[in-house]
Amino acid sequence: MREEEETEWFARWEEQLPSPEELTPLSQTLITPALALAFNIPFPADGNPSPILSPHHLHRPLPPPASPHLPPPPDFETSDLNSASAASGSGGGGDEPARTLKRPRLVWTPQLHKRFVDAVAHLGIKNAVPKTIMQLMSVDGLTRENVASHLQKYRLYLKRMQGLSTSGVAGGGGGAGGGPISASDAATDQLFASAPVPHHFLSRGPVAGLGGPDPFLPYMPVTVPQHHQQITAAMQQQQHYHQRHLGHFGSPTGGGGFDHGFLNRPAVSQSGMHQMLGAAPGMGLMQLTPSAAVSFVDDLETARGGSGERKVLTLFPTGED
DNA sequence: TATAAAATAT
DNA sequence: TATATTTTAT
Repeated sequence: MREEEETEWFARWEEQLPSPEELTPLSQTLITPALALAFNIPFPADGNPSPILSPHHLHRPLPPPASPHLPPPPDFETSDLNSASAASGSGGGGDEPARTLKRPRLVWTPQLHKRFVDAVAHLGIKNAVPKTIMQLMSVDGLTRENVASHLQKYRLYLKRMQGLSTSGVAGGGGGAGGGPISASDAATDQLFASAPVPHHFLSRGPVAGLGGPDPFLPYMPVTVPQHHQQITAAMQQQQHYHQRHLGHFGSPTGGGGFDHGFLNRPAVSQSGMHQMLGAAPGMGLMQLTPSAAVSFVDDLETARGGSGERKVLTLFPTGED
């Protein structure tokens, strides 16, 4: 049966992942000989494939913010250029790249955004501030700035939506309207479209005169769930590099999965194609940590609960602490 | 080269 | 913290 296959696949997901050794050398080969020389980085003499390199691949895979209580899963090798060069050999000298540690650009995948929206939805506009959202998302590696930036964009998006819905709003109350829909909106639209936007968001933020909490706020435990595994930003990055264009993941539970229209690009034809081909031929299709997948699936599936509703939304466990 | 998204600064 | 600006990736 299909379920068996999926179970099988799910059990062997790990075997399909590249071993740490596979990953570490990869970061090494990302440095071109010329570049290595330029930075006094000793280059491995025993052959260096380095077939395909792109400027943007030079990023560090994972910044080690290491939350105090959020130990990163061992299955994820935190290899960075620094350690890579060090492992390469004794170089003599120095630790030059340590100072140039810049966080790689965070890519907001639909999944990550989903979590973001859920957090905002449950916090309510009132408490939906970067800090709180970040904590609720409990995504390792995710910074407050990341959330703030995304939140900004998200608000803009909501505003846009409002404007479209209530175009004829007289009086200065709204003010959301106005801006014509730019081409950028379309792009952001599809990104944000991956996550359901709580209707009360569009309706009206904090209802004036109604200081009470949102009806959607049965609980507001502003605590950082520690049990549920954390999705690391690094994971997102990995996916980003290896299969960003594939966009979605299979549906482990067969419940339909949580893939959204991320692939539904209007014209992905050739542009997207050649990039896909150039990605990673041997790479399987799923690098997502199983637990993470389970979490997301669990959230969505549980929320829908075709056979019976049990929790409205279980992104977060019963808050404690 | 232009556009879009994220990071950073204010 | 929110917004504006700048930088970076696509």
